[in-house]
Amino acid sequence: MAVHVLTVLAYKEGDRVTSACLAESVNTNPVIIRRLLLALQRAKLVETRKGADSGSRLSCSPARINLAQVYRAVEESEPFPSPAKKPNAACPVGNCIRDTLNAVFASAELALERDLEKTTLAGLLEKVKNSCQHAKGR
Amino acid sequence: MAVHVLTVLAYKEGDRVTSACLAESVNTNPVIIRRLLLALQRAKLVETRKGADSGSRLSCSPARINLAQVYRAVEESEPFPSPAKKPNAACPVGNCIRDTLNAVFASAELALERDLEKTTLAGLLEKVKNSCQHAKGR
DNA sequence: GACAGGTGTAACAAGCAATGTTACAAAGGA
DNA sequence: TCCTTTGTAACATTGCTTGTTACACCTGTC
Repeated sequence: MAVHVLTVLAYKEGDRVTSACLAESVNTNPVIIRRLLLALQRAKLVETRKGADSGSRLSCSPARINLAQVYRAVEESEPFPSPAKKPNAACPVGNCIRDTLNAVFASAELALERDLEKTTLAGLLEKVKNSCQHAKGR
Repeated sequence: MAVHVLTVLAYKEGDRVTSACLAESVNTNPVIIRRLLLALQRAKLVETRKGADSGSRLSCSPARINLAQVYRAVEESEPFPSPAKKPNAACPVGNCIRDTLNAVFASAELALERDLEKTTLAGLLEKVKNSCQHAKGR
C-alpha cells in the first residue's frame, strides 16, 4: 500500500496531495494514509505540511527513491516474526536455534532488499503507465 | 517453527519422533506440529508413519535439505499479501499497479529464496551445536 | 483575529489469520 | 484385541492490521 501511495505522489509530481485524496485512490480511510505517511516522513521520503493548502509530496525525485527504502520505512518489524514464546529450555536445539536463525534470516532479508533496490519509484511509475496504455488499448 | 522442527529431526538423525515429543521441544501443541508435518510431507521433506512405533523423520540427509525448500513448503501464501480490496478504478494508478508490483515482488522473493538456498539443514545444525557449546562454556 | 480545511493522535470496533484446545475416527504393530 | 499415535474437524483464543469516530492543533486566507 505504501508503494501505491508513493506512486500516486510521483504521478502528481510535486503537487501536494491531501490524505483524503490519497485515501480515495487506495480505497481506504484518510487516517490509515496519515499513519502510513508518518512512517514515510520518518524515513524522509515524503514531506507533509499542516494547515491550509496542506498535504504531502515526495521529498525528492522519484528516480532517487527505490523500493528497498520504502520497505525499510514501512516494515519496521521482522518479516520472520520470532514466536515470542520461549522454546523449551530442556530441548538441546531450542535454546540456541533462535540466534542462529536470526543470522540466517537477516542475510535473507538483506538479499531481498538488494533486489528491491533495483526498482526505483520512477521506473515503477513508467511501467505502470505502460501497462495502463496496454489495458486501454485492449 | 518449521525450521525448528526439522532441526530437531536432523538432530535425532533417522530416529522417528512423535508429534508429542516435537511439540514439547517447541513448546506448543501436538496438533500444531501435525499440521506442520502435513505440509512438510507434501514437500517430501519428512516421512511419517502411523500406528504403533510411529512418528516422523527426515526423508533424506539433512545435507540435501536447504531452507528455501522449507520456506516454499510452509509459506504457500505470498509474503507480500495483496490487499484483496480492489483499488479505486477511478485512480489512474490503482488500476494497473497491482500487476506491476506482483512482478517486482516475485523477483524479490526469488532473491530471498536464492539466499536461503545457501543454508542447508546440516549446516544449520552444525552452527546450532557450536553456539550451544559456547553457551555452556560461559 | 476569526475561520476553514487538513494533519496528528488517541480510543475503540471489526476482521482476519495464526495458534491453541478438545475430541474422535482410523491406522497398524504387539 | 488393545494401545499408541496420526489425521482431521470444530471451535476458542490471541494478536495484528485495518477501519471508524472524535478531537485538539496547526497554518494560510479573509
